[in-house]
Amino acid sequence: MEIPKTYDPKITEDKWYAHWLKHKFFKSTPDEREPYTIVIPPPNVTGVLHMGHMLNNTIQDVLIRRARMQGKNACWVPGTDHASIATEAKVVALLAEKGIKKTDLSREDFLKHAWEWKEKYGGIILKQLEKLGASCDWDRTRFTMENDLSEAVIDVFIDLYNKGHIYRGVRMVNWDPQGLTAVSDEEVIHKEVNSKLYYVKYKIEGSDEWITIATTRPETILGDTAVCVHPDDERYKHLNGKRVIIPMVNRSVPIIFDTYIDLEFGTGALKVTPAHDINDYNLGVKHKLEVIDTIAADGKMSAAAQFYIGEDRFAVRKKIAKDLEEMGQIVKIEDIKNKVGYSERTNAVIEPKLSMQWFLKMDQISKPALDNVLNGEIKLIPEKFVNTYKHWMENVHDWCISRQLWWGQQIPAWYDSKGNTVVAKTIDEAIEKFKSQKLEVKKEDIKQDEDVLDTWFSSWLWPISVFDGFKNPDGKDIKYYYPTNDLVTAPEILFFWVARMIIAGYEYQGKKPFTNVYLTGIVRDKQGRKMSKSLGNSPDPIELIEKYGADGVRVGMLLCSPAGNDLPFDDSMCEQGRNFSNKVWNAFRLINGFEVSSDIKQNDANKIAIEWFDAKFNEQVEIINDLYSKYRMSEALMTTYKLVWDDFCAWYLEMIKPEFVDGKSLPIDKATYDATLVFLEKVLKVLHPFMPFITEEIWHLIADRSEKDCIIVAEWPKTKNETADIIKHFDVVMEVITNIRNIRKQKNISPKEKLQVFEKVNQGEVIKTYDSLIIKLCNLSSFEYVTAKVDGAFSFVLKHAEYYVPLSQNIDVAAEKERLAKDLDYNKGFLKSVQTKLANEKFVANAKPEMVENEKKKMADAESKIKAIEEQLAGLN
RNA sequence: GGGAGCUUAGCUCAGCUGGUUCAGAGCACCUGCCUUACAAGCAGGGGGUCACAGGUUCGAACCCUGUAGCUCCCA
Repeated sequence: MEIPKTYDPKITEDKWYAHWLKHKFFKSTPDEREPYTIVIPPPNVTGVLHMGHMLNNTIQDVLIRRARMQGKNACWVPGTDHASIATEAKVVALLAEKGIKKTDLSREDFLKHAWEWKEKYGGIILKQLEKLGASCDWDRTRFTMENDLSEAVIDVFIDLYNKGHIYRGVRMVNWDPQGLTAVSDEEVIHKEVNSKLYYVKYKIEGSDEWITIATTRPETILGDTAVCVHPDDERYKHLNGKRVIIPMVNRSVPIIFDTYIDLEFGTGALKVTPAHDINDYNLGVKHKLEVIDTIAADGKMSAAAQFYIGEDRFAVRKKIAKDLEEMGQIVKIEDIKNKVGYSERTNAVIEPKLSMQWFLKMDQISKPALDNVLNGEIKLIPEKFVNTYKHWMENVHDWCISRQLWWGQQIPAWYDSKGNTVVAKTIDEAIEKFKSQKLEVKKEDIKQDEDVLDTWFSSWLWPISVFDGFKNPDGKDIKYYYPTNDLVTAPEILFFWVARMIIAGYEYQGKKPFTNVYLTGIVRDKQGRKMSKSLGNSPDPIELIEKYGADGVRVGMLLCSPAGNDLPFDDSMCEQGRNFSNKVWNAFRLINGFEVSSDIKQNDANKIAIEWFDAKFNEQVEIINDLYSKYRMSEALMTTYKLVWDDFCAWYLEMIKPEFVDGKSLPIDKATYDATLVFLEKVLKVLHPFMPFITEEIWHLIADRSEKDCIIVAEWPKTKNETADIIKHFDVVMEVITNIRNIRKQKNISPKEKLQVFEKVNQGEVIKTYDSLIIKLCNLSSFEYVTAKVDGAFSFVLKHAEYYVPLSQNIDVAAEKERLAKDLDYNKGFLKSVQTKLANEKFVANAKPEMVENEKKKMADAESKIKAIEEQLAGLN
């Protein structure tokens, strides 16, 4: 069979993915093995795969695949999130295209459209994950709004309400005037923008005096109910007890005094609009100010504003500035930068707004979640996030959990015609509750709360609800898989989601939901910008996979993404991954092309090579295992990469590769061939979590295997905890080889020309074991030992010996002298530094004894090397 | 404004409890090779005042203090 020179992922990826599915290798059911569980951070149903998902899910897949090979019962649960705001916005937009307004539809009809949308588009992202090679147990796919999960959400709401953790009240919330809903603090993104600071003068009532305030939001002037100054501010002390007239609306409001005021900002006088700013609101509560809500839910001026009614707040900002200017009440306008809150979902400017909402009290319920991260029961990786987490948890605010949307779990609160409230699962239960409170109600008078719950109020239950922990608390699944092992997610949702899952975990299972939280970085573009749809700077992952292969993309991404570090993405990273795939492919091609002969006896070089790689492999896999245990994924990959490329391909295969004679490759002995195949299998196994497809392909090409004998379920190589001497010896051998190659290169000698090399051992015993390898890898005609130096030869000196390479060309004595002199200088400098150290009484007295011993050894080595160089120099004269 | 963290080669990052002339890896770059596994390759090579300034120590990339720049979180 002709095997192509380059690896083609297209012919392997779909084939093996289908094969894995067919044999149910991703499937997990509880058994007696140790479980290893990951629940996917459920992507939004609205989502299409972006680079963040790629990184995230590649890491999860690597962890899951390795655990599977280690013989654990690996279970990766996939699913999607209903994403209230985002999905509702999509559906509204889609309906708008058809000329349908949401307000024209009943709730039921709207939800019908939404479900249709979900069925049609909701699964795209999971399909895309298959291309990446994600080995999720697809039979376990869940959706945060399917019946069982929704029921859990409702039950939890009722339970928390009954425990007194949930309350309803009027609070200032972050209002999204586009999504027409409240959003939580965490869903507000603060951005620095260029704004104008308007200095507006207000007339002091009953006087000719004016007071100038500074504001970035003049449109809220119409809702002002006070002007506030600092009690220590000399400029305004005389205004105590005075009132000012709000322009246009001509309302008389008090001047109040509060230390909250920043004396430096603007004029030191602040207009107070309790309805439209959280700080003003707090001032208002403190000073018992009137609240005038001048901006309606849609961001337009309300009737209470009296002017500009029905016009958008930003249009009004310009208009009122102009009108005030004409009235002569604008003192000046300055350009400033300030921070403005934007809705994470719709990107609309958030309007602080007073409204009736449901809240979850966080202070008590979050306690175990804080403690168990601080005490290490749950680990955040990298650790630096513990500080951030602590800070947030210690200053946590009550969570606004109601959203003015239809897509989501409707709040199970019921109101009678008089405004009495009960919380119950069904209307019938609600009637019972009203009755038990001695309230006579008729079914038709009872109305359910219109709002739905925040999406995170459902996804915080995810690690429990995907295993039916609410529906079936004693079920096999929840008992077996919970707590899960690792959670892989982005640091931006540490509070949105991770912290809240931990809270829910302790509240409803009395146990942590997971042990390790691996926080990935954010994928950015080359200019450091976050990848986003609006910027159009995110490459299409599917196109990348087409171009570089899934394995190449996986490797490319992981190579440069340590935990918690942002990843500046560039296509060339995938190129490195693709090149690596090809390297692996060609290692296979070489081995596959060997002609094997049982008649040939294994030579010493091969024997030694095998012994060495066996030790090297063992050593490196130990390191790789250790890196995995510390979740240092990119380092585990880099170590694997070097094990394959450098140790296996560049060294081992070159050592055992049969010689090429008379236009024909010689055969390889059977023993060496067999050992090499075993090594290849082992190497493929270690590679498999990172490169699932190519490893599976080669696994099947190198042997006749049964359908079920797949690398995906092969056993992770076992290691011994020992370092063989052979590795140390080899380091010296490699140095010798590099030096000889160097001379060849410098003297411009063809690699085909055979050279002679002589070794003069100065120190330690003569080890001839590796000679045959040196001869082979350097293409030598002979490698011999001498006791005296060889005249007229090129040479180099290592720690223990001198090496001579006689060449037909004449030695450039001057150049050679210069080179040696340089070498001598270096070694003398080294010796001096060691001697100085040893001469330092304080060093000898204070340093650890082995440190001193080591220095002495260094001194001896340096001295012998210097002697050797000096002899050579003398020989050149 | 409050808090956390970062700054090591052109880029992305290692560098564990200070200790080898400790300054390292991969990529990129330069030079020479189309050597029948791989040019998506091979063999070599050049790159760094470890942000800056002090201090502690026999010894500092590592510990301490200050300065500058960047990032994130909270308000």
